[in-house]
Amino acid sequence: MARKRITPGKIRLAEVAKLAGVSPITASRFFRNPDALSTGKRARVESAAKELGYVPNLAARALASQRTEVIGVLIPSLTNNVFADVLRGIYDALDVSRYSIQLANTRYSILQEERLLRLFLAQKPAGLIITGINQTADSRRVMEAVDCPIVQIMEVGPSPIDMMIGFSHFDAAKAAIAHLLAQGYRRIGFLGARMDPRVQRRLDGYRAAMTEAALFDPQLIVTTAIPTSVTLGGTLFADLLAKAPDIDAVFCVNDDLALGALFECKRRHMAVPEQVAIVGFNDLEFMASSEPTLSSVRTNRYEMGRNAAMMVIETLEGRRPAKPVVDLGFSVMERQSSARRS
Amino acid sequence: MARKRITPGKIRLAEVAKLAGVSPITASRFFRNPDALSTGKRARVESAAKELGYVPNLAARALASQRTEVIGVLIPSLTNNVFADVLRGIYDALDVSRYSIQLANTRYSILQEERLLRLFLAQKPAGLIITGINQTADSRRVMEAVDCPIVQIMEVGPSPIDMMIGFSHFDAAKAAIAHLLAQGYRRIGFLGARMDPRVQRRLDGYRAAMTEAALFDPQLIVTTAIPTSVTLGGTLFADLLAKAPDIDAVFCVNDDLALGALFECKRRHMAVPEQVAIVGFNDLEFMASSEPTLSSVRTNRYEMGRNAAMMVIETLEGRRPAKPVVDLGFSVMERQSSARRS
DNA sequence: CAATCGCTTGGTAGCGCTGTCAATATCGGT
DNA sequence: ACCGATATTGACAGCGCTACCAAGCGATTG
Repeated sequence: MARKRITPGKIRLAEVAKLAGVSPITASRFFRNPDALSTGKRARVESAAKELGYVPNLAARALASQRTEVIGVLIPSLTNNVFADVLRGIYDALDVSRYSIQLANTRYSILQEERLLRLFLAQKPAGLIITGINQTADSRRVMEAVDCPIVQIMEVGPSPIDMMIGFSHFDAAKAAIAHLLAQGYRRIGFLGARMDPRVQRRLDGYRAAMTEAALFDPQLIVTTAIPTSVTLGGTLFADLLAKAPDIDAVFCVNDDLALGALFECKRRHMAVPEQVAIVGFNDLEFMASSEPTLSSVRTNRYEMGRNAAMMVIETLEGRRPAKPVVDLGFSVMERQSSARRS
Repeated sequence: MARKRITPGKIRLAEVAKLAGVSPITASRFFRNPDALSTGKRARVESAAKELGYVPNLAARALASQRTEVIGVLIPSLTNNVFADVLRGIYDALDVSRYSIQLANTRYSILQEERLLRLFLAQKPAGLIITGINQTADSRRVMEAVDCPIVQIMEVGPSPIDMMIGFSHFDAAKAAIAHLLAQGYRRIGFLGARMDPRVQRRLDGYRAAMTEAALFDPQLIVTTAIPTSVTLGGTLFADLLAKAPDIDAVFCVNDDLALGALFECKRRHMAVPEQVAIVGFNDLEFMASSEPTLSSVRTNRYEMGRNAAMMVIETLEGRRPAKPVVDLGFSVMERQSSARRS
């Protein structure tokens, strides 16, 4: 027959309970809901746990309680600075909580995302944070069926699965173009890389703004599916100049491209903004200290991550946020690179 | 008495075994070591699992087997691009394995690191990847006592806890200075931010190279505990110029500082490299496409993460790497910003 | 003073899986 | 055809914790 597998030295809840002179279940309660204990027992369990250096076995807890204290986070990229900021917000919010994070990288593929989602949900996470609003139909179905708080981040849109926090990429891009128009620029080019759904919506915003101003021209648009980089910014800018040598400004879907465009201008001895204005997107730290300083659209990435995590926690603790959809907005940072045309 | 808590619809291993016509333990073996089954049963269990959409319960597995398939990763920062690359390598290597990742952020504090380490180890991780070689004495003790593969990453040094992969920051910095000296520069400034142990060793390398060349001068060194940024690079460079207006080159401990220094030069209309040469560290992507292109010390961050994860996996699978300490080296990328003095 | 209420506490069994060893099937060699 | 060795398979109990219900207890109420 099977023999006992008792590990001798290990501190289990039973040991703590024994030392504290209470039943295991009471000790268990101490760790999950201390307020349910009388003051005396609470103190006894606390000191017993400390004395023995007790650490709960999460696997046993998860098995017995049929739930975990893990919040799943699905993001499309680990290298993109934008997500690093979001992640930092999430980690900061969850650091002081009982919850931990399970991170997965979808690599901008909604099929990969669906696979990871199923993997996550099978382990009964306490909550879920997922990027964007473009999930597969199956992914949506799975998420709607599951009973845990879910926050979609990075953008806002109609019909949230559960909760949502972000901003309108369409409006943000449109505002950036409006700024350029207001500064007197007319032939405004568009540089786009990767072309994921959010970048696509920035392109839509650009198109809307240009069309409204009766300045739209497809020749002004240069896009590629290649992942973004500073180098690529230079290449795309060169492509744009070849297609439309008469541009007086360029809107880049992110700051890396904008920086690349700036360097390309320097290489060609084109003055910024005198000959070409440049506006980026995201307002990464370096935009404010380049020469010239670069205009950009500031987005609240850290807050987005932080609030998303907090929304999950609040829901788990029964204090569901009043507003399930939060628009964090954006602001156009007007700097030297898009100074008024003289 | 307590009542049954059987969840009706749920697919457990027992269901799969029943459908396949084998015992639960055989089905269990299929998921852990398929080769141990006969061809027929293997196929039967496989199709049964597929038909039922069975997903193993990781908590039950962890509880029963007394171990997890989680590899803990401790890094000091989420925003630093350097760690993003390392992480990408780790995730890529582990994506195709059975192991998952538990990530924690030490925020450059070894006390925080020790706390997180205890938290991790209490959950019996399959392996551990930890940044650097400067752990607290208690952390070291705890790690030496535990029986799981541990890889220290980012640098190499004496007395590894278990395994190690990285490069010598001292040598790398020394090589960067040697390059500048060879190009004819003499008054080489040093810009350092954050000053974590690895940056400190880069400073040591700088000092050694300058001392050997009989060019060392403390006035050439500007450091701060403030976290790095492009803006800070500009500020520190300005400080350096105030202290030592006669510098002809500057070595920055990372590329953000180098970029900031470059912008500050442009603002001051100082020609790079004619008036000041600039060399950075890490060789981030943008260094090759700035104007002028910026010299840097290339480090193999992605490979570092990837190999670290692979070393853990190999050890877990009984194929312990032949070399427990791997020096990935570095290379000095010589670009326009440190062209030979004419 | 009995009935009722709310707060604490405990007993029991089970969460879903795997470690251990025994039992059985299979196979090559002589 | 027999033997021992090897490859497969199974039975059982238990991993450490918590859900569920019940019971104890003092306080409150009419």
